[in-house]
Amino acid sequence: MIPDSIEAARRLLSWYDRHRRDLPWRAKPGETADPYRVWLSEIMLQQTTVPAAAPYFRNFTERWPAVRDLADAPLDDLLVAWAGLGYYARARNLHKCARAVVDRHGGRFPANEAALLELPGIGAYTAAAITAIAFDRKATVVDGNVERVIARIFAVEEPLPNAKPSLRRLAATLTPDFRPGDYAQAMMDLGATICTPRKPKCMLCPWAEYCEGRTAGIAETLPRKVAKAEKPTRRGVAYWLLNPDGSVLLRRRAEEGLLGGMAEVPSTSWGPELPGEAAVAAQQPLPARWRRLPGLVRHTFTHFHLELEVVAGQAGADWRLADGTWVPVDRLGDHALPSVMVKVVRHALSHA
DNA sequence: CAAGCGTGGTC
DNA sequence: TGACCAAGCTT
Repeated sequence: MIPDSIEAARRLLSWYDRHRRDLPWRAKPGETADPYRVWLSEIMLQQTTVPAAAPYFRNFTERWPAVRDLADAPLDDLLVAWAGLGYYARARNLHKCARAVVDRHGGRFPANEAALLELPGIGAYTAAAITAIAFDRKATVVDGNVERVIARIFAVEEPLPNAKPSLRRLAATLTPDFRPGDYAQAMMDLGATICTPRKPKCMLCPWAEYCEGRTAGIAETLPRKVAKAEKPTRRGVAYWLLNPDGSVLLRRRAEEGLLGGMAEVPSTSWGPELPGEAAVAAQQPLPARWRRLPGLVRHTFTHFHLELEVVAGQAGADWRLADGTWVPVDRLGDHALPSVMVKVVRHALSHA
């Protein structure tokens, strides 16, 4: 158990000072944090690893150095820049949030949790993180790392997500009044580098002697989680359609839902079974003779597996009638293609 | 409020 | 190699 939460916080901060990681969005010691950069990094890091987010962060801050720049940019420019990072609602909310900060707050992020929570794309975790890291005000930051650290320190055996309220309460009892920003980052760094999901490095942990999970020999098994449902497989056929200029037909997906607002190679609907010839003909973007390309494009989303067969066709004189945009192959990079569609494009180019 | 929402890395 | 995982939010 933790006999003295102030002493525990001091120990964690001492460890943090010695092992602070140099990350692209992190202010150097003594520097003042930029709320815009803190916000942008926190949105990018939602359910996303540091190595995946880092190049996107560099690109965004170079193109849009301040929140006003982001607010003034067209949404489509953000979507193209976000393509490949996933969870595209984040990019749409990023734009909404930038506009809200400009319109409602004069271009400055509000310095309190409640006001931050009102902004699009900012939930409990992100509001607390910005409060602590950008403004150095006390806030209890609870992300997946913190949940793991707290579950182990207090040997919480109740499975997630039920345990969330308890873990939050326990985390709050440890949050000190001093160095709020450093403490928040220290907790997350501890989870990311020492108190890792597998093979935690307890020998290096500044809190090892407090850790009830370690004492009980169950630290590595925590936090417990309820088993997730198995992912179903959905199947469809994608249409690789060229016009007489050699341009490819792309469409824009609906603004809401899966891959909302992103570009796609047109396809049949995705169902349990691969669509037959009749369905392929019924849903084709233009009448064409379709040639089946060998192999399948496989992709896994959060909640289902996808298998796409790709068919190639040549549009005739009526190609202008197609619903969508004709894009020269060497300009496909200008469009907001999610990773699954990049796979389809690569598949088509290598087999067609 | 459970379910929907991406992707690339890891073991 | 397939399941699991990562600095969650929205509806």
